[in-house]
Amino acid sequence: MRLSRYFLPVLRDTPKEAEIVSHQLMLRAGMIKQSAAGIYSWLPLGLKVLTKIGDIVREEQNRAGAVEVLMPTIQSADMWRESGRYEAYGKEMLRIVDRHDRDMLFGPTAEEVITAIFRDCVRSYKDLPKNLYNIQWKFRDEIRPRFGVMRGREFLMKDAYSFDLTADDARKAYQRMFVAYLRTFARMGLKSIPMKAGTGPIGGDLSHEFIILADTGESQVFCHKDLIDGAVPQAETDFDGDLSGIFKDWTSKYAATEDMHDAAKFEADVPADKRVSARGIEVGHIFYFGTKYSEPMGARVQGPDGKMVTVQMGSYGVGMSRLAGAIIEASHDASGIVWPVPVAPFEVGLINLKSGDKDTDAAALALYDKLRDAGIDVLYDDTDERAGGKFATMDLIGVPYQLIVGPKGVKSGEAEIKNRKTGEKQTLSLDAAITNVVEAVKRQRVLA
RNA sequence: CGGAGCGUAGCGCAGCCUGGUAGCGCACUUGCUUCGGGAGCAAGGGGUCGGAGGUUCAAAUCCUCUCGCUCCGACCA
Repeated sequence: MRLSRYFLPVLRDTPKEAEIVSHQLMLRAGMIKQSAAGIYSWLPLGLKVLTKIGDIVREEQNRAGAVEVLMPTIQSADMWRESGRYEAYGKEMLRIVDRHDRDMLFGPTAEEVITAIFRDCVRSYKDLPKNLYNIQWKFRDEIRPRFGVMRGREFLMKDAYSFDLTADDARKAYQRMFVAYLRTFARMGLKSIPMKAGTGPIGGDLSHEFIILADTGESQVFCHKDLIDGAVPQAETDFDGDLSGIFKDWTSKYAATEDMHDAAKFEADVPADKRVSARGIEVGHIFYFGTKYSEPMGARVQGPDGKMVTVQMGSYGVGMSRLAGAIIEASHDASGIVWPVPVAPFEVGLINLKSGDKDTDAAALALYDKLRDAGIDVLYDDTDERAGGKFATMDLIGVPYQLIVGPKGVKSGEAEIKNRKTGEKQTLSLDAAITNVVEAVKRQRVLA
């Protein structure tokens, strides 16, 4: 993409309403624009990040055997009356009346919709297990939205729902999502820690929150230090096999959010030097809740013995729009965002130090074409902005590698590569610079 | 919803107390000079001062109401 054709409204000053660094940087980098309290438009740069987060979520959901669907944002109140949650949910649910006076609502989650789909479409135990996921905008009319996209009212969530014949199978389904989540967050450069959690209004008796440690987190969390650098399951992990070993490794050490915290047990189980008490950002939440929805809504299949069995369910959420903010909280410096390559909106920023100079333009354009041919997502700053401003913009929006060409470099046949994260600079021949930066990007695209 | 603030140009702010018809920095436009880490000079464009009502000869400024936004608490991906 050529910057001259792109839409990147960056700000030099920090808008005063932004309190935390991710919100400030998202506004300054032109990723989002507030539309109302807790409601944002995603500008091109922000949308690219959201899309890359979505790509990773999809890959890992698919790997774990889940299948994507797309459910509506607007739901009928009738389904919620069936499950018994219409009255129970409270004011977070945005209730809407249509022109025929029918009660509708903007979905805060989709257990009811998916359970109705399953009930109407699946008859036999032979169709199980199933896991269907949905990436769709949700709306929860929070009392107090804050922190930009970290607690918006409208937010993009991946929600998956598992259906199994037995409680034992359902626990396996839970473990598949558990492992998928460990991989998903790790691929975004995050160290997530699964923590025992309360189930809230979703209900159920087995639940984990996936937490990213950050000072600006909204939850107080307690865990064993070793969990911070726990081993992330490899891509080759057999999701059809036994995952209970991985699950046990990650859940046998103490980790709990505030509402599930047991101070006595924490002190008994964790040596003093391994006790971590910190703030955390919840980026995922998984639940096993059995027949909480399938029972009232009549989601049953015929078992091997011919008898009707109410299916066992679980649900699995990832706060995708929140993740964009969470990644920034975890990865930024004084100059701006430092994107991990897999979620970077652009992988390489090509800086032309003297746009308008014939030779430099030609050299930069040649590099631009080569990078694109190599499959690199590149932002070419071809504007007549001064060099300092170009560097500042690239630093702010967090492009992982900057490839810099100017008249001097063109004369000597060289270009400079700057690593955004380490600040390291390297001057190489034009060809070597391309090769080098392409390899560096490709190496970091996927989790080893 | 309880408590605390803030709404003046795209962003950051001053002006309000003590009414006299709107200003600064950045950004933007044009020209010239500059140009390897946020340039300089000059000339410009852009604002129903959140909205409504009131007081007054006169309101960004005083009064009333209202809307929006932010922060602290309870709620949550």
